[in-house]
Formats: sequence, C-alpha cells, structure tokens
Amino acid sequence: MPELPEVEVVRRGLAAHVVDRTIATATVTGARVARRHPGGPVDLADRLTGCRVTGAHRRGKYLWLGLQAPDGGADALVVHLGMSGQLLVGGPDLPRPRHTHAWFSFADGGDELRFVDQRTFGALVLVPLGPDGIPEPVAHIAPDPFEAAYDERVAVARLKARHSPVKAGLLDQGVVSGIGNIYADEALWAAQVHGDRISATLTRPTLARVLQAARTVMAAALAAGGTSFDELYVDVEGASGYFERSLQVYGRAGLPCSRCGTPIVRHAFANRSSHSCPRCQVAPRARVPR
DNA sequence: CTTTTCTCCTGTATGC
DNA sequence: TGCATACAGGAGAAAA
Repeated sequence: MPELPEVEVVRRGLAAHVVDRTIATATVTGARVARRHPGGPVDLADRLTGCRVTGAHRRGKYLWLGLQAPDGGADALVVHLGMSGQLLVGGPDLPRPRHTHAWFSFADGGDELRFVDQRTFGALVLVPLGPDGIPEPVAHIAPDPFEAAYDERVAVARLKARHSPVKAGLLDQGVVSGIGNIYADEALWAAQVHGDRISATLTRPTLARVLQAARTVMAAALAAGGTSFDELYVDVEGASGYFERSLQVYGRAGLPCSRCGTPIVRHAFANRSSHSCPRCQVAPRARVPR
C-alpha cells in the first residue's frame, strides 16, 4: 500500500493542483529518491526546471506527470510511492514535512509540490515519453482493471498458467496491476476463494470472479477516498480516505466474518500476512513433501 | 523459464 | 527505563 485506489486519489489531486503549471525550481535531496534515475538527483532536478506539466497519469500503482520541456520535448516524471510515499501540495512559506526528499516550485508562485517518503521505498524517474504514451519504467507491468487496455481474458489466462498460490498471481503486477496485499485479501474474501489455492487448479470462471471482485472492491475503495490506516495514506492535501471501515478481512484477525460470523484468521504468506475467513474461504489441502 | 526468497527503509508496538 | 525484536510491505534483484 498505497495500492491502486490510493494512487488514483493522488493522481486526481495532481490533475487538480499541478497540471497546466510550469516548474520554476526543482530540488532533489539525496541519491536514494533518484536511485532509478540514470542521471541521479542533480540531473533529475535540472531537467525538471522549466517544464510545463501537461497531464497526470496512472497505470496500476505507477503515477506519471506528462511534461513539456523548455526545448519542446515530451518527458514523463514517473513516480512510485512505494510503501509510504506521498505527494503533497503546500505553500512555499509553510515548513516542509519531515522526510521530504524532493520539492518543486512553480512559476505562478503558488503551492509547491513535495515528495515525502518516510520509508524511502518510493522513487522518481524522468524519462522521454514515447508515442505510445506509456513511460519505459511502466512498460513492464500489465494494465490495471480500470484501463481500456485491460483484457480480463488475458489476465485469466495468465493466472491459469501459474503454478503458484492465486494470491501471488494477484500481487504480480505483470498479471494485472494495481492490487496489493490489502485488496488481494479483500478480493479473495469477496470471491470466497482461499489465496493459497494453486492458481492453475482453479477454473477460469472462478479466476474471472476473483478479478472482478478485485475491481469491485477497488472501485468501492476509490469512491471512499481510499484506505487510510494512519497519516501515511492521504491525498495531496493531506486528507484521509475512509475505506478502512469497509474492510472485511484485512487487519480483522479474531473479529467475526460479516458473512458467516466465523472469526477471521491471519496467517503467514510469503513473508507477509494474509487474512481470510476459514469458513467462507476453504484452504487447500496441505501439500505433503515426500 | 518460472517461482520463491531476500533486501531495501523507518516509525510504532511489544516483550523482557 | 532501556534495549532488542517484530511488523508493516512494493518491487526488483538474486537465488532456487
């Protein structure tokens, strides 16, 4: 997290607050935030200076700002929020939050845009934007369920080809993008499928049901402004969403399943945790090593 | 080639 | 009170 709904909330904020403005100065502190940028932090800041922001875009959990460079070239500032990244707008006279790793002022003298990231898994990259409109750092992930380019049959086929737990497939951004640990658990609960079931052993209609559940739950979360456990997951003005109160399994270990009353269980999954209803979501028989 | 594990990071909660 | 440890987890590299 932040996952697709939270990233989309941020994208909408950028569209409202940053698009059609021109960057006057750019500051990027430290190498880590620019570690994916070939030229490093100084090059990143230099190339942002004077750019006009032409649009705010998203695929899955990746965001990018379309940019018109002073020389007329089309670039994209690709942003991944990682675990704790935030894009916040704030007046230039207001103190920047702790863990602000980059900030941009605009020629109109209005609010700055700040990239704040406590756990530093987030990253910024500036790349040329090709004619297909998808920046190179985003090209390796699959479309998310809200894009016109999304094809459910393709996503089902990819899941059907995997010999791994279906939850691992949902989390693989090359299968379908935008889903993280929270919405994977929520989608599997809604579809009444246990995440440890081997993807290839599930029927195509079942896999389609899981994907549709993921889309439905993420749409509901977006309508609620996203999920916010604390101040880390907020929109560009720092406001929290309220989907947390609608979560059915994530973070609800020991609490009754809203469908059947059985206590929700939490269990280890790939060095993470999964949450499920032991009655609604039947676990696969443990594979016995021999 | 596919799948799993490891690693990056900091604030908060928990246990002794 | 102080210190060690666990946990949160996206995604790419490394290992299996």
